[in-house]
Amino acid sequence: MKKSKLEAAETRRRIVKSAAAEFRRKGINNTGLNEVMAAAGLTHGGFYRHFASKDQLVAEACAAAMVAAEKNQFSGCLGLRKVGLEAILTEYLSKNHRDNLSAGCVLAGLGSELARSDDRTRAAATAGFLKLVDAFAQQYRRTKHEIATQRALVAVSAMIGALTISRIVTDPKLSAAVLRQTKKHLAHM
Amino acid sequence: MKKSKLEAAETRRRIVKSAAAEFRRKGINNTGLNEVMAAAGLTHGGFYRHFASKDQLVAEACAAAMVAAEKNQFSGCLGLRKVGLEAILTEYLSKNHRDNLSAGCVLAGLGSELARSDDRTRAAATAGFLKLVDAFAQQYRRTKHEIATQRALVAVSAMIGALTISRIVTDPKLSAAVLRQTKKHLAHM
DNA sequence: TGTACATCAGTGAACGCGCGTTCACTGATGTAC
DNA sequence: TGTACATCAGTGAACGCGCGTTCACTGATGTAC
Repeated sequence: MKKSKLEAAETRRRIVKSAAAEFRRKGINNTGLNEVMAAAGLTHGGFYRHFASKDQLVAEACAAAMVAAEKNQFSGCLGLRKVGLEAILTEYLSKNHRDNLSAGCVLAGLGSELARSDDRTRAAATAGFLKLVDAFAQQYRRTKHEIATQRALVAVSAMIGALTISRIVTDPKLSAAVLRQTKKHLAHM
Repeated sequence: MKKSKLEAAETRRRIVKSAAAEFRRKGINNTGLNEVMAAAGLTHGGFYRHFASKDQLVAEACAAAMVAAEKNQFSGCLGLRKVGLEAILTEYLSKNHRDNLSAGCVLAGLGSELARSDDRTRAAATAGFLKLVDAFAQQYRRTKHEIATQRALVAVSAMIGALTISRIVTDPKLSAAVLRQTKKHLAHM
């Protein structure tokens, strides 16, 4: 049943992609490798032909999800295609993003789990965070680069916090208010 | 070996307190009931004399930690004793709070896990969040109550996001910058 | 107030399940001649 | 170009461990008379 090198590489990519979605949907610790492999259309036994451990997959899935976010592959995460501060805020702080865990921002979806992850995973998250900060900073035209970056640091952190809270809170009105007020505030920052 | 009702009630409180600390330190999913019971100085077998399930303990521990935060039992969490917006921000966004997971704010420490928890736990988190928002809103003197609450909603979310990011990030300078810039921004909000 | 019995907090062993990891095996792919 | 052999992606079963939960038991507490 050996597959060609091309197919194997494609399989590997599929596993990482499935993992990125499943981890975000159910949390890293609550997602078994069998679930990830099943989501990729495989049995769990073949996992170790591609990865040395679950930790390695976590790091790669996290990195891949951040790259996807940067490319705005899905509207749920911080996007560059729709240009403009307003558009980014509207997208990121939307109910759609809030309710679409599996395709949303990794930093918000896995935040507290990432804080306890190993160095490789946290390094991937850090790199992704910086990319988002840079992208956001570019929205502040006519602002000195350094100042823009400082503002973006605050804004992106605030967005992540607001999205996280909006997912925790049991009152739909409160959840919506957190998103709305944060958007409003960051738009005039 | 039966203990008096008074002792039993005290034991129960001790279990909840240990759970609140252990969950925050290692995450809910990574903390076993045996660890919680050991931290409370007990063997794990007696757990079900006090609680129906781990989920129930999670909800109670979360509620207890939020009450403790409200009372400013520990400096790591949003405090009312030291009055003033500046003092609250300095405390919450400190390196000390960042590095003291087990006594810190539940919403930042367990954020993404809470978002996937059951209704009871999320309701406890919601109640705690609202208490923090109210406390924060009171710092905006000479501001209409409604406006103050809206601002506080944003500020508390932003604080939680910043603290979470500061714990994820691998670069110490970046971590400090997130805390510093967020504090600076919220102080002039 | 004292005695006999029921209650039940806490112990320690056990159960059952899920999950990360390993392994023997299969058969298509890739390679050496 | 064809043939023989080595490689290795993927399968499915198994292992071992940890964890949530249960249970028989102990002996101090609480209660009924």
